[in-house]
Amino acid sequence: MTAEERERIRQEVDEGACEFMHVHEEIVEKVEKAMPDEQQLLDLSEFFKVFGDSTRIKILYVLSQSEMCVCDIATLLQMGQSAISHQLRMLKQMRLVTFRREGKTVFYKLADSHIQTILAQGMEHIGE
Amino acid sequence: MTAEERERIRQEVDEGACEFMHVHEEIVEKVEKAMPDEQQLLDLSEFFKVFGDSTRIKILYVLSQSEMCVCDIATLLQMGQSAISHQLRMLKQMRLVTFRREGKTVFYKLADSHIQTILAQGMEHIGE
DNA sequence: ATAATATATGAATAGATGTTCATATGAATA
DNA sequence: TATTCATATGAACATCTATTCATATATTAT
Repeated sequence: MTAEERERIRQEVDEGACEFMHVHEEIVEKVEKAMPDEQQLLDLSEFFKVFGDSTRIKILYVLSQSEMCVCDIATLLQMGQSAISHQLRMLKQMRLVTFRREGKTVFYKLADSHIQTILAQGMEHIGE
Repeated sequence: MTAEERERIRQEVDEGACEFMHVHEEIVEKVEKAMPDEQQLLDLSEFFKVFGDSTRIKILYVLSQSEMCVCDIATLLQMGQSAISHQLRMLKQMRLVTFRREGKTVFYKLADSHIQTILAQGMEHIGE
C-alpha cells in the first residue's frame, strides 16, 4: 500500500480524526500489525472495569480475607443488602466470586487466587 | 464490646443495612480489624478504573509497543484527536504515561514497565 | 400451610463518564 | 508578525452505572 492510497483511505474512514496530521507512518504500521483483536481488548477493559468501583474493590478485599455471607459484607461495608447483592451478581457473572448455599444463607468467596494477585499488584502500584 | 451493644450500634449506624440479618460476628470482627484505610481502597479502585475503559486500554496497549504522538494514536484507534487528548490527560494525571515535547509534536510513552505487567496479568486472566 | 428470614431482582433515579464541537494554546515557519 | 500545525481544553450532550425502593424467591421453622 502506497502512502498516497493510505492517505485517501484515511480521509474516507477517519472523518473526525485530525485532518491535518502528520502521522508517523512506520510506527503506525508496525503497531497496527501487532494489535490484538478488538474483542480481546474490549474484554480486557470489561475485566478491569470490575475493579474500578470502590464497592466492588471492598467486596473483593473482604472476601480475600474470608468467605462470608451477603449480610456480613453489608455490615462490614455499612451498605444496604440490595446494593451488595447487585454487585455480587456482577462479580458472579464475571467469574470473580463463587458461592455456596447453606440453608437460607449464601456464602461467597473469591473464585481463584489470581484475583488476590491482581489486587496486590494494584496495591503495590499505588503505594509508590 | 458485647453482642448487645454491637446490636444497638448497628441499628443506630446502619439504617439502610439489613435490619433482620444474622451477622457472623467472628468473621466480621476479624476482617474489620484487617481492613486497610478507606482512602487506600478508594485509590485502588481509581487506579483500576483507568484500565476499565476500552479507549484507554487501547492507548496503553499501543504505547506498550512504541512511544508515539497523539495523532499516531488517533489514527491507530480511528478516533478523534480530542478524544485521545482528553484520555491522555487522565493517563497523565494517574501517572500511567509520560511525555516529551519535540517541536509541535508531543510523544507519549508508558510511565513504567509495571503497567505492562498489569496489562499482561489481565490478558492472562481473560484467556481462561 | 404460614410466617420468618436471607438473598435476589426489576424499575427508577441520580450521578459519573466519554465523546464531540468549538476554540485556545504553544511552537515552528514564512 | 501572521500563518500553520499539533495538541489541549471547556462546555454540552448522551450514555452508562450504582444505589435505592419495593417486591419476589427460596429456605427453614412453627
